[in-house]
Amino acid sequence: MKTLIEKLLTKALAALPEDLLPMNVRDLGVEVENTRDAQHGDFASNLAMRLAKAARQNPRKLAEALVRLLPPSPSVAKVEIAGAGFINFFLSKDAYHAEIAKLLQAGRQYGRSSVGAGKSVQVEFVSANPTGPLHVGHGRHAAFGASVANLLEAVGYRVEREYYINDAGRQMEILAVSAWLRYLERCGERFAFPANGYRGDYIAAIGEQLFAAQGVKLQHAAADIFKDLPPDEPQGGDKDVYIDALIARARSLIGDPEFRRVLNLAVAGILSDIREDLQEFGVTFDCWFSERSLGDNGSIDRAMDALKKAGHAYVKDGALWFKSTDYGDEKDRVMVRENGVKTYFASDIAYVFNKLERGFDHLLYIWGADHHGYITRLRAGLIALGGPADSFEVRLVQFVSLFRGGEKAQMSTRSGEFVTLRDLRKEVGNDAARLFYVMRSNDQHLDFDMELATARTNDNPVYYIQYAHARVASLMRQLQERGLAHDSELGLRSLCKLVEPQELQLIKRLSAFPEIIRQCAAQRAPHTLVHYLRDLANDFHTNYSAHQFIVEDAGLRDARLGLALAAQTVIRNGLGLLGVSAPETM
RNA sequence: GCGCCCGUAGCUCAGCUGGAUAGAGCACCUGGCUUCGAACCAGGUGGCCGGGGGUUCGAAUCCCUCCGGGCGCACCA
Repeated sequence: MKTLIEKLLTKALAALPEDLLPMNVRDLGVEVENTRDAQHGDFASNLAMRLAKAARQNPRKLAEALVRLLPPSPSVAKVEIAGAGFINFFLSKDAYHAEIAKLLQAGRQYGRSSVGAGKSVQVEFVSANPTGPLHVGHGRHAAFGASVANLLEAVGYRVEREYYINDAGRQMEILAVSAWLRYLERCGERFAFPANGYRGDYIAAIGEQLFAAQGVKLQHAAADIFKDLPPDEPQGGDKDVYIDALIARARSLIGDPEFRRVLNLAVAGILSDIREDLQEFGVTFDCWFSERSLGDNGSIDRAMDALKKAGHAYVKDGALWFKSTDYGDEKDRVMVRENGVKTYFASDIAYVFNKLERGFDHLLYIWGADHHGYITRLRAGLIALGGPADSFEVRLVQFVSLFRGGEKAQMSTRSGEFVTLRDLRKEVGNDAARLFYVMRSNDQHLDFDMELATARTNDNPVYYIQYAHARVASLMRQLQERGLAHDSELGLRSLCKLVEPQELQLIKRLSAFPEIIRQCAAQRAPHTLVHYLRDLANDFHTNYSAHQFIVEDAGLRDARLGLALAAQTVIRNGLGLLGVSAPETM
């Protein structure tokens, strides 16, 4: 509908005589916006005001000329000039009704479009380290990433959802040794658990699993294990030095192959837990990408070779550096340390290289806000490897603070004192969790109040929106109980009977849905969709309270039920993009 | 010190690629169920949009600056 108005205005602009507007200032794009106030019509344009300066004309005079030159359209009932020179468009009722007919015909497809033109976008999100279960912070990443991916898909992009598994590096070894120590406890050994070890209950479960599979095969006496180790942190030592020594000891006692087996068992267990958790949350991935595979198949070396060849890498102090300062970074970054060990950044460069090789048109990274310092250097890597700068995009998700009854819950994977995503889902339900997570802008810190999320009040938009959907289902049940059936053909023919202001308001809102979806996708802003759905539910409830649906006049009845079904369709489609269910009863 | 995010009604937040009188929910106050689900609706109270400058026909929105809060600035991952 908006595009129609834009077309009309573009034609009028082209027809404007030269004495009113010089030819050389006409490439100004035509802008049309939704009005906030119904007094200003349905759509408004500020074109005349924007032209006024270049044309050295009074904006109202320009507006009058434009309005005179507007081609007539059956969809436009009235055009007015208001204020400083706004051109306000009032749509005809026919135009409203035609949109509802279109909506009902499109059904589940309504709102989808093809502006993405089949371009491919890879969305990488969550990518939590497989060192423990997902917590509530990861939940926000999951909900946000999944919703953005759905939105992009809805507007015609080919979307690939990816989870990057950080299964390489020292963290994994700490995980393995933690699991082994829990296993030893299960075997009956007694000792002090390392300060830097993972101490969550899930580690003990892995130890238990190890015991069930291996018996006492991997058992060693505590005295042997801890003999001559440097002091741990509580004894005044360095916890990192201590745990590294402990890892080395474990390797030498049980052998490297066994150690790797323990590591793999731990990672596999945690990863399958994460996968199941996300699946239950309605978040799925097309690809689970292993960081370790980058090292195993030589990708890291190839990426670094590519950088060297392009002249963006150099050796200094025995280390290999990436010259990221060439692309705006504040300092160059080490890829291979003096001791020959590759840094985490080397993996990230290789991973970007790999993504480029896979040929995506656009790369969307969703990161925690604490990673913002990483953006510049990684973009530098992408450009240095020949990727187009504008294909690289990072969206940061701010932190989640969990509140329970006004008290802030602490979250730390290492200490094991955290509320998991699974706990949260169990307590508030998937629907409330998904909606709460994306209700606020990703740039905004989120205070997630679990009591609020479970409250069945208007605080919680989940119920408000779902209730509107269920009410329509209830209407249809009621219709059946009265021995009536909905004649959709008659309803379509009778749409002209929808003339009440609440009905027209609802239709207007429904008509905006496709544009809202495009906007949400373009801005990666699922929270805008939540607000839209809340407003839509409000319009529906208002109309519901104001007018009877099941009335004597069959034409009016079927038209009104058609409108109700249209609202139900848009709510279902919208909630679907957010991963929230649309129940028939509540 | 440098960088990113945030500061809008008592509370939680929309609005930010400049547009008309700044919006929603909660809270508070008034009304509305013998009638399709009151998990609802109608109405009301409540704002120097953190402060100050600038850009212009027009600024919550853009620029500068200051103040306040969060986060980050490794040959860690």
